[in-house]
Amino acid sequence: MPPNLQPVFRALGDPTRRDILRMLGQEPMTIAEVSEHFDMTRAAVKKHLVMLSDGGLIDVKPRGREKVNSLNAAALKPVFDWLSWFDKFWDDRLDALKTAIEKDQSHDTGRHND
Amino acid sequence: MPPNLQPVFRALGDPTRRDILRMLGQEPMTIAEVSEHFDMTRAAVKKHLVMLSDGGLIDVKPRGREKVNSLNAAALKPVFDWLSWFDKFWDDRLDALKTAIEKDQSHDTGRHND
DNA sequence: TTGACATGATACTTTTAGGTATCATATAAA
DNA sequence: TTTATATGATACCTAAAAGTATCATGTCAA
Repeated sequence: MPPNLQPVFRALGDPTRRDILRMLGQEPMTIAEVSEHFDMTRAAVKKHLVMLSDGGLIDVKPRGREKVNSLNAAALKPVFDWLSWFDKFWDDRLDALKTAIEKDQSHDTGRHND
Repeated sequence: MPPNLQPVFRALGDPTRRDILRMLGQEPMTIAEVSEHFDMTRAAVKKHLVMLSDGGLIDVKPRGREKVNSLNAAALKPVFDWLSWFDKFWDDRLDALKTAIEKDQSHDTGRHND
């Protein structure tokens, strides 16, 4: 039931793709715009974008003849959760904060303010 | 001098290695013990352990003719920091908590580079 | 000291990743 | 409509990952 982590971790395993995520965190971009930032062909960038999309890390939306890629940061949460399992090995204050976060996420659906 | 994230993300990109990390989170194990949990040869498991070691995610310590592998969870912190950059896309309370954590960790210079 | 055993090291195979080059298609613009 | 352009798709190349099999080495134990 939990989303399959593998495509997400695999997508994060490449530095170009991590850079792309950061870039899209600044603003949505077309494939051509993303490609301008890298010393590789558009086709290569496109492959990276497909992998990012496979991991659910980006949303792709057509705009005329273009495709606009935007960050879907929510797909990173499962990774964050996976990492949180190891918090018990870190320091106590950090652990306390992370526990609070986890509890916070446990009633994640339809959240509203008290 | 921020640690190079790539070996860490690469190590996390394989499901077998992620499983190994959790196993070692329970207790340190020899190579043979780790291998018992997987349907592959000891040599294959050994390769995974080398990659985990390359990422600094495990410590390997000789004990007689054995090698004991133990989790080094601290090596996951940079990943956590990298992910934290995206918190601004999550909800506000979570962002506040994570900001606190980052401030808590602000000893190490130069986060957010890769 | 001999043998058993845990690990190291190497060579080999197969699959996947990352990349290029090229051509096809759909849309915008003239 | 014609042409330019943004993207899609395919074939291909190279390198790295993931795995096996095999043999060497170091250490414990009888």
